[in-house]
Amino acid sequence: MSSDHPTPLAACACGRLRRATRALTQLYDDVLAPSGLRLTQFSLLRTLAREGTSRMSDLANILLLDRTALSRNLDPLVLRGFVAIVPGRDARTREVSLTRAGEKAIRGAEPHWKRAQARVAAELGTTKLNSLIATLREIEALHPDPGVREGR
Amino acid sequence: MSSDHPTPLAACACGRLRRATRALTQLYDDVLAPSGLRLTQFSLLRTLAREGTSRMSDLANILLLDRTALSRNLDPLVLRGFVAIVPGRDARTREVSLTRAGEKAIRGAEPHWKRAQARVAAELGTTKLNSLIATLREIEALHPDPGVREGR
DNA sequence: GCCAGAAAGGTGCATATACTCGCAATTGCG
DNA sequence: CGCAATTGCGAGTATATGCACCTTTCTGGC
Repeated sequence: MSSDHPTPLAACACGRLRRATRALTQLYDDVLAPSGLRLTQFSLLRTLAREGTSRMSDLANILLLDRTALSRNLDPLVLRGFVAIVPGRDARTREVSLTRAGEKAIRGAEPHWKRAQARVAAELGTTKLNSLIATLREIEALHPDPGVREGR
Repeated sequence: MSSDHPTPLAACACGRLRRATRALTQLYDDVLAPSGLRLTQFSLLRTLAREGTSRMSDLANILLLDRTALSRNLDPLVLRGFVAIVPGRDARTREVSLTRAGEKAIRGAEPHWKRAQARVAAELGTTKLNSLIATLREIEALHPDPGVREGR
């Protein structure tokens, strides 16, 4: 069936990736639902926990996320008191930090998240999952540095 | 370095996938820019070309995309005349079809898209790309059927 | 010390995505 | 046939994402 694929170019790599992302996000969101967090929010909080208080743009770079998108993704988390944003020393910057409530939210969501992770690991097997992660890392490396795009 | 990963559970599979998707979408959107189409739009048109005129919900199922999201994704394409939506025989349904202009738009964007595909293939290598696609297919299979979620 | 340019963010706008609720057409059963 | 349940969509709302443009602040020459 798939033996007549000399090149994989018939399938759009990006379309495939996006479709799979929709599917997986759905799964995680479903499993995380009881925690009141979406995957993106949980992910954001977790990154913040790992990185510690960070400037807006730094966080955006780590997440390969547009600066302004990050800003808006933080909104509901700030509203719910999971995240605090204060001006940095350099008055141009904003420091994003995790609050106690934010840490608590992570702890509350973690068991659900682990269930989702386990389900995926069980479905794909550790080997495939590991090589997937590795490949995704390579894909992330293709991210064009903003500012390089127009600057040529 | 990665030898101390007994389980890959330290990394969130979904977060990784989403981050990589942002990166890759950016790459494709950049390359597709001269065509005036975004990757999502190109992808949608292409799927429509492959499937032929389809009902809204069928198309959404194929794309693993929420019905209402598809509807809104079609809006700009309808506005630009690339896609036409007409009522089906069953008056509840809507038939989505590709117009001549839509076919032309695909042809115009295809060379750019191929460049993006080639770039990814060159970067990852055919083997990894193929196994990525295969794994993504498995992930897509995890998509929870809407209506099964609440119905239990 | 002053100003030109760089750097960090925000706002407005457009698209992408999903859920809830509600309406209209259809279908199935008595 | 008549109506209840089902089905296919749309609209409203909320989040996710990125771009263009603007404001504020900082930095480097001079």
